[in-house]
Amino acid sequence: MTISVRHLKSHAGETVTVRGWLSNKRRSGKIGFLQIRDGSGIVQVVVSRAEVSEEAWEDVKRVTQESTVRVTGIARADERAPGGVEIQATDFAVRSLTEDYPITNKEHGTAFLMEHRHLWLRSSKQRSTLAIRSEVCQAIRDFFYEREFTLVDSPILTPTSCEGTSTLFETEYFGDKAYLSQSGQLYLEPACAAFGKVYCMGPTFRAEKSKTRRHLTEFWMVEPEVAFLDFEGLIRLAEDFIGFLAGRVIERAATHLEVLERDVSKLEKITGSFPRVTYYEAIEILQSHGIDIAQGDDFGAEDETVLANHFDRPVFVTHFPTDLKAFYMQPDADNPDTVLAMDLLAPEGYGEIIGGSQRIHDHDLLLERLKHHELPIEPFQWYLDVRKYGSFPHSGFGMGIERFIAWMSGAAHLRETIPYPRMLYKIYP
RNA sequence: UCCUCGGUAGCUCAAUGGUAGAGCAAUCGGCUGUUAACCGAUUUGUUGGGGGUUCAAGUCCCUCCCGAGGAGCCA
Repeated sequence: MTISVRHLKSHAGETVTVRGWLSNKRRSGKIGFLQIRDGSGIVQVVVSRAEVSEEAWEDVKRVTQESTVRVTGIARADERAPGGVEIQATDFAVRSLTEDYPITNKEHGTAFLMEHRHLWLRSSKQRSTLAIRSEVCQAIRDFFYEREFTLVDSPILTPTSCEGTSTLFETEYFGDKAYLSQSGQLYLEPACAAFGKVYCMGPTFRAEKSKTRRHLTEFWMVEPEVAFLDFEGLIRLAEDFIGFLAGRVIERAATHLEVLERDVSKLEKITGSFPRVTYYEAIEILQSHGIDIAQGDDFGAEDETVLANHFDRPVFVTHFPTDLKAFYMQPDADNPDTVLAMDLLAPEGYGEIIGGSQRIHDHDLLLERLKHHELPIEPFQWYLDVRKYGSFPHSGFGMGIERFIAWMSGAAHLRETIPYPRMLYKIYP
């Protein structure tokens, strides 16, 4: 019976067949140890020369790393085997022989691995990181489904920008210009009036010439938007969301966290409510750490790290000066120079994970803000309509999925948290 | 876009301006419990491209290309 390595433990004592790829081989004159990966896991296969056909032993001798193989044998527990279970082979065959596989079990540089991203995916740490990505995406869907949100996918091709055109990828659209979406938010707000609680999750694109470990030109965002949700409710939603996702990762991706040697105690702190500071207080905290920053300045990457490490937990920064934030954010009634916006900063240098706000629901105020930002009114007419036909207070946020996965998995660079990263000047493979 | 560092064998890296080398991989041989197995042998080069200085350049200078890290901007 052909089975997955993942389920091998429940087949101890049975004769099983496994198909997969050879990840490593150690061989002597009369016994061979083959590590076989089938996608669900890796198992050690022991082949004794005396117990298999001449043909099978010849295949053991000639098999190379990453060749496709098929093995039949008896599954059995053995503490000498990596994983605790191994297969004592009765038959072994090479199905497709690999020659000159570029990635060895020794060290490689980043540039070389990125050129071979399509093969690098087979490596254990890459598989664990991307398995965590899969768990995170599933958890996101479950979180919103359980809370009765409706999935509303926003378009990738858009006629206008959300916040200026300098960071947009431009493309041709039947003779007109179109841009790749950098956020689904503007499209979610009208959908709120149809469904109340909505979210979208998909790729977004930013043509920023950023070249750091925290940037991709194509990255995924999940963005909830909720009608009649105020700023306080928004922060609670974000707390619940992050706590739920972290809990899921700890619960369902434990073996992957182990492969990645992630310090799980850091992740276990991501629960309950998170500390909050206003922008004003955040600047004072930074100044108390000796950082040269003034009220009114925006945070740099280092500033975010210092702030989050100050609390050793994710921290909300709220009530930013109006000038630092986007045109659609609702002013604070108590201090009209600030907006009801929040950023969630992750510890350990993973930076801004979430950005969100209560949105302006007053038509005339939004119109005034558009003009103040020198944005054209015509392309935003449909967006203004949300305030014209049954306006309602509403709030939402966006979370960068890769940044969250990097935080969970302990990845040093976002490029390892997405199967095929797109970065400044890099689009191969 | 700017700053810093780098580009030598398939990979990771050495090499006072003076004969280009090691480990790993690969190939062949040995080994019945290996854990990135081990032991022996063999093969591997337009030193990123172009120009210059010099008796002599991987090494120094100029220039271009490519890569890595960071800044700004952002999620």
